[in-house]
Amino acid sequence: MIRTRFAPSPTGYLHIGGVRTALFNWLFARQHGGQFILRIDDTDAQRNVEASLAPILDGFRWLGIDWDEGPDAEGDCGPYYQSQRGELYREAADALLQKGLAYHDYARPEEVQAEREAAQTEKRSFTYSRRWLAETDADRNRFEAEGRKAVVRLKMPRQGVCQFNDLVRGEVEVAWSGEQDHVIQRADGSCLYHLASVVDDHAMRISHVIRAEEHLSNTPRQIFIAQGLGYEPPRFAHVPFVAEPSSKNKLSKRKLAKYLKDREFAKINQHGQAIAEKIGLETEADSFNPVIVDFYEQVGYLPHALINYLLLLGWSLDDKTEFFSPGEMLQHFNLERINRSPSSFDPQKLNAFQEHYMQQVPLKQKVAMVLPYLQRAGFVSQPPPCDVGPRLAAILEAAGDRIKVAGDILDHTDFFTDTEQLPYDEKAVRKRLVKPEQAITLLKRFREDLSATNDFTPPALDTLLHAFVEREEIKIGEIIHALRVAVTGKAVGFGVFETLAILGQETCLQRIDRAIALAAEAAAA
RNA sequence: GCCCCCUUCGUCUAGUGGCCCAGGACAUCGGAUUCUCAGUCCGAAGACAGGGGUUCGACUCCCCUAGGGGGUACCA
Repeated sequence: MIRTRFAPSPTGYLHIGGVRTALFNWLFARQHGGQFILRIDDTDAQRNVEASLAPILDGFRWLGIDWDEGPDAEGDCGPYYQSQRGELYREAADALLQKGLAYHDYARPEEVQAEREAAQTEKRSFTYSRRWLAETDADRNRFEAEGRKAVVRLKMPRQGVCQFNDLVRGEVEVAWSGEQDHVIQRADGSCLYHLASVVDDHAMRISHVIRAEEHLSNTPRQIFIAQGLGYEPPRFAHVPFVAEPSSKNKLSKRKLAKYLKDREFAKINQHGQAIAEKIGLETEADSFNPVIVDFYEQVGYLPHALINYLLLLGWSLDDKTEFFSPGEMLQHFNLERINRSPSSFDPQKLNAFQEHYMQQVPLKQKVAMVLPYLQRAGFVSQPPPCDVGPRLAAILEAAGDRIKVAGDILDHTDFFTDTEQLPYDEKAVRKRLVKPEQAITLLKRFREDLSATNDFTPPALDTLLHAFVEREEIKIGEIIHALRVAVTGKAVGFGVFETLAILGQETCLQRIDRAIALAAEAAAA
């Protein structure tokens, strides 16, 4: 049975790089009919683990990455919180001690540090002297009489090589002599990460450890622990980390300020912030930004777009295939084709995937995606009036590809605003209504046609305007832009005929009247 | 310092000795289309880190250098 795991710390947010690692684990397990386990790495136990974990679980749920065992999914390998598994780790430390593979060490931290620094100045690799190693009761008593406290250290081999086959990197060989006698248990009895991780992976029957490459150099000591405990070590696959936009540095949520200097990154951030503001979302810079999954959920991305983008960040099927349905991902994903070098996070390309998938979303579903944004921004009541569905469908149809993320609907709220309330863009009014000499005259004349017609459908309006243009012997550009500004307040927007039709005859006439008045005011000023 | 890993267009990548004077995608820049914007279509520009080998032949194999990254914690 293939079993993989992801072990997030309850930090309060789900990081892009973490999701990518989790995705690989999940895909690998699922395609083999295996299981995916979520284990909570809360050994630094802060008080409100639940609260800090919630956004992470929500993120996974949103993305459709489900887990067989973990929080809210009890299995027979629990508990799934490392803070509740201390007893297991202590037993393991004792077992290692018993076998002579670990020892009590009475060194003070600064004493080890001094040795380390000495090695560095002499430009040789550091090997602990084991001066404060205690294997007999006599030693222990002597050190304790000095007021020293013991930690448990691994007694690493000092010759030979550790060899393992990494599913991404291939054969890896490391000399044991370069490994340290790492501490696995503190004086207070609490245990450290490496021990915990090995014990849990074994207890949870993890078959494949797929994790970020910063753990590559931790692997030998984990193999040592596993073997010492008599475990069969899992298979390892070290995937390169996700790097910053246009750089090879590891992506980190701490360096947000730096990423914001990247123009494209800043643009996407700004776009999201604008949407968040309109829906009244409280945002904090360190938890709402394009490095955090929640950002994309809030702004209205499609989870599958993110997943597809992340899939291709460090993995590819061939030289052509870009789009993968969930089924295709499951079918084609493999560890062998994961790249060995880090790939940088490019939010622009993520957007390209989003736009592609957004174009495929059926109208009805788009309506459902967009509605909550209008409600949260106060343009549509909750529950919505019954005519909102068809109306929204018409708007979205007219919008075409202009709505790239669900929150973009908030750029087109002029359909929901009362005429008296409608904001008019000053520049647009000047350019399209005030400056062109004929604009107002033409608009007034075309208003007559509009009020006279009784067919307010886009094709009919199209015919109406073209007839007008012919009669007046003008070019269409001389009226159509003025018309758009008059009814929407803006210089850019959807097709004019669709816009008019959605607004309806009465509203159009009102808005034209208001625009004419406004233009007159502006001209007089 | 020491150990380990990585290095093809700006970015994601294809490429496992001849199919490659290097292919695709995003971005960029032109052009076409439409009432603006978005989109769509067509086109252009753009890379094998450097140096040595090996070979009839190297992006592909070996060595060195450089650059980048990770680890080196009583962090995870």
